[in-house]
Amino acid sequence: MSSFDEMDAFEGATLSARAMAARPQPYLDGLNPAQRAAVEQMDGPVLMLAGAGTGKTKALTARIVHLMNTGRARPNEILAVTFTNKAAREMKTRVGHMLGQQVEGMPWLGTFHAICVKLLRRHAELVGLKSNFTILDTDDQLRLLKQLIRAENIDDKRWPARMLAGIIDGWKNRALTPDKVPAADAGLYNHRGTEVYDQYQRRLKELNAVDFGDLLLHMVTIFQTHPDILEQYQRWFKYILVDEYQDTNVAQYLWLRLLAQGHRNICCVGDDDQSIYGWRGAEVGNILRFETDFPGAHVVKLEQNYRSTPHILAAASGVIAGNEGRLGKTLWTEAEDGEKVRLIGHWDGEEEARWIGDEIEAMQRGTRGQDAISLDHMAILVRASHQMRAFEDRFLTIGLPYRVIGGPRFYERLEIRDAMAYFRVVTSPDDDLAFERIVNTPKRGLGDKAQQKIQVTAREHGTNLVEGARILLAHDGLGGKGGAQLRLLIDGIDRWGRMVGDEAMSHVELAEIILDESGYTGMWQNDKTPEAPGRLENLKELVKALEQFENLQGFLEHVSLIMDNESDDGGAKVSIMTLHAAKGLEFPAVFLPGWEDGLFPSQRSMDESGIKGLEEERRLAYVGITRAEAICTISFAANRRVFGQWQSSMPSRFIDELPEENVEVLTPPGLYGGGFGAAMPTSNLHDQAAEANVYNSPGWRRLQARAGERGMSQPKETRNVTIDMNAVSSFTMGERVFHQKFGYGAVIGIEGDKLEVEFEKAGTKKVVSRFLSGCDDVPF
DNA sequence: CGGCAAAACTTTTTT
DNA sequence: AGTTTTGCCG
Repeated sequence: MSSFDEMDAFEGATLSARAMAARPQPYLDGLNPAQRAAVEQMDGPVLMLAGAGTGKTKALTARIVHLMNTGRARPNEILAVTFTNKAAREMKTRVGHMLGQQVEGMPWLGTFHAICVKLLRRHAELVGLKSNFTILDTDDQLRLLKQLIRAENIDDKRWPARMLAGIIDGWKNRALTPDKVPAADAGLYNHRGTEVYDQYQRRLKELNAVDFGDLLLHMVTIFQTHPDILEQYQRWFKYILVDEYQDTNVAQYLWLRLLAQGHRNICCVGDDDQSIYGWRGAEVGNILRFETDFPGAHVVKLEQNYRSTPHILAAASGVIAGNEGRLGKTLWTEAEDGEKVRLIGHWDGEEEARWIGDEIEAMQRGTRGQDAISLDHMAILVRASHQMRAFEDRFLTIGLPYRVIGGPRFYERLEIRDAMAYFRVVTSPDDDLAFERIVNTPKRGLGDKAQQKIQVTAREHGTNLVEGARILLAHDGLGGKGGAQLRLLIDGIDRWGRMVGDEAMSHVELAEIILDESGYTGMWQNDKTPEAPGRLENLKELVKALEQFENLQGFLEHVSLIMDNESDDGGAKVSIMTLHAAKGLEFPAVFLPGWEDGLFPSQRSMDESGIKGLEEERRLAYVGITRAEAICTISFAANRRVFGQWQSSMPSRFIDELPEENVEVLTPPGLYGGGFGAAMPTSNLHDQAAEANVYNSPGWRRLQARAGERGMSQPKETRNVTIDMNAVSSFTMGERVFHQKFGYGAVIGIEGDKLEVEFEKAGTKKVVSRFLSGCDDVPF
């Protein structure tokens, strides 16, 4: 096995162990005792339980530096795994800073996926792949599955490809190859899941391609079936570090355990309270089981929080305390009290966005009696990305600069994916998916029929589509305009393919030639739609991005793994992102909108995963609150548009779990004579004064009253008890009612306190009765 | 075969 | 509501 010599030769450390051994250790001085313990306990298994804001990354990087500094390992003998590219980048930078020099010798610091690609390229043949395999993204994956499903005559209406993709991903996350799928799962996907999974894997091999899950799965397979190879890596990686260990899935866990079995120098860092990726296969059990898995493990708890005020910490602790089976940490801080967590209710999502926009502007000016806060130091963290639109709309109209983190990604755009498909066809001819994508883009008169002919020919000759097309043309199997166009395309692919190997030609130049000669650029130039110029702009950007890579292949790999693009043009901006994307970040001021039952906690999460789902949602709430350093503002809206339909909801149950002494309830400004509650005619009549305080609002009280009976279907009898305060709940079928937003209508259905109302203007809606009033009650 | 309109999804979170 | 897939017609 020569790959180990290569590892030395190509990725050798710039600093030898000996040269570093005598270095001073200033990086230890800034550490608290717990952090220091986590750094200095170098041998054997270590579990670093690091609560939010406890200086985890600091400890982790100090540990890496310490390992090198004390001569325990050279930089290239340390395996340091993260989940996101951002985390990897940050760690690399911080190690560099601590060392006071550029570290080039940490080739094995990266995401699980990036490291696995590197390994798999070396050993691809062991799982039936060539080392230049392509990595399919979810889009390609889905298209491939659709093809298979159609070929199998499965009704993809009843058994959607998405579902199958989810099932297969689930298996891969558990490191299950088709032959290892447990019998209990055999019934999935109409009893054909395993079968199609097997076919899918075969097809991937034919395409010389892998999906995300395969990267881990194949490496686990290789390690399990080739002990010699495993052993070499076990020896090579003297120390293993894992970030966000609570997010590892079974495959990642097995991978790590296999690699760590030799020397057992594995240090896992994580926080069971921040495990929020159960839906993509993460097993909190991995971190809970650590001491069993690695007997004699040293467990270090980082509990001193350097980020948030006591009120914020207490609020977060109050919420997370509702979860069972935690490892249990007690975060503490030396910080001063600061502001309480602020809570505010709004009439609808738009008002919420409006209020938050105003609030952000006030904070930015410092007119809230606070020091002015830069927009860069404020963030809005939402549960689901569709919540972002309301904020974007509002911020655009008031001209408030914002940035969306983790939004639609550059490389997912149509034109970028098309362009890349061209590059893929040229660099890896077996990539049929890429060929299918571009064969008729731009339009070449090659419709379904022509494409089918190519497919058939390719299948008959047992080759890829490019080759199939070539054969088809040679036999004059395709005449007319389409034939000529196909000829042109194939000739182009051949020509460009030759240029890939041409040393004199830069890959940037080549990319331009491909896009140009294929007519792809021209297609957008001739396009009169308003988005065409933007697309051309993006293509330019793509070519520019190419400059930073050695060749097309290198670029394609980067793209498939690095999906985050943080292009920033300087100015201060508010950040908008999902709670998931916010993990690991911190901001002086944080807004947490949309705390409504059904949205957060997400109904789907609870339906699909029950109490486990709810607990994960709760951890998400914990993550959200703990992102805030000084000001944390939670809000909810009584009404929101979902799927273009108005829907009312109640404050999140998590709001109930906030300790009252750490919360300040705000009253929305009197835009229409009072905010939440007061805007509702019914409540105006009955409980005006109390509406000012959410803790006294019907919604709140009802929430309290119902806290115990959550999750059960609403018994009809409780209806009057729970909404008694309003005394307007007894609607009858057919009754004429009024709704602030929808106007007049008639009751056509009653279900607990939710009424179905046919509105005269707004159509049929389901509305919670307290937002309705009988027409006699309307004071105008 | 291509273009347009109707219909049928969607919205949880992502390497 | 917005986006993607389908279905029909020229």
